[in-house]
Amino acid sequence: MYRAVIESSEHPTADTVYQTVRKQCPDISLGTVYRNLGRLVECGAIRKIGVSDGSDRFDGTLAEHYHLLCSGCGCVADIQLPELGKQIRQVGRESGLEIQGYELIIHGLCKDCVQKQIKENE
Amino acid sequence: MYRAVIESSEHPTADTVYQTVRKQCPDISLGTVYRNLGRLVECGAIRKIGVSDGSDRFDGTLAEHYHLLCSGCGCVADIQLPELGKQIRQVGRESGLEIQGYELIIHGLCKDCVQKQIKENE
DNA sequence: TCCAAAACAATAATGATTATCATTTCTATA
DNA sequence: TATAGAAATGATAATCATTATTGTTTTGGA
Repeated sequence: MYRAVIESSEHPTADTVYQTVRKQCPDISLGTVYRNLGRLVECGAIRKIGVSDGSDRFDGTLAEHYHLLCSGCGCVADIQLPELGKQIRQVGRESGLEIQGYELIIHGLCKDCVQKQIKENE
Repeated sequence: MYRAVIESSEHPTADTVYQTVRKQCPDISLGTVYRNLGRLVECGAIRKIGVSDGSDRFDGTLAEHYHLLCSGCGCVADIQLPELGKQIRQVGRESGLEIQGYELIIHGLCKDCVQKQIKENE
């Protein structure tokens, strides 16, 4: 039920999920959304993207990938970096660390905003 | 003045800096610490490490490196991943993005906590 | 049907950070 | 040296996302 919401939308924040779900269940509370999103994260159905300077976002795509947070339009774009996980695990092995997880957030402009900027400068 | 504090300590939070500076200037306010740390970040003298599930931390080392946030003792260890910046810039070029910055936080156990764990299991 | 456990809505609490505002401290120039 | 204007500061309030609490409602099994 929530899963559909999350997988359909693009990296929504808890509040965005709340607004969406409210269309179907107008009496749902924000606390319930947080609680259930937390549960879905806990059981591995979705993933939480911790953005340090903003609200956390949720992602239904479990395959390894990273995120670009666009400072132009605020969207979150997927980024493929197939070697990163391998590299981090290797550093962990070499340095005697235990890697439990990692999050990479790239800040910048998405493809559309870059295009927009180019047009403005013409 | 602040710089010394920051460079001496190990990735302190704003509050840690506040506690440290208070020993010299007992009347300084937390707001001033935040303000001046922000200024130092703005002019590039130090760097802010945005930890999504906790307080931000500040780092006087400007050379490219990343961080492991230890879930055992709460310390922050430096991690070298010399290829990461290059890879991100390459992806940016290939995908038509403008990269403005990026932050990688690794969660896990530091060397000491791994050792501690091994001893406990003996 | 009944009862315990789980889920819920509403709201309060928390914690880090930022904004506000009145006051103090610099700074440069006459 | 005096002084006006700018910048910095301390104290405190405000903000924002998230979590905790509490009392009520729903649910599923005996």
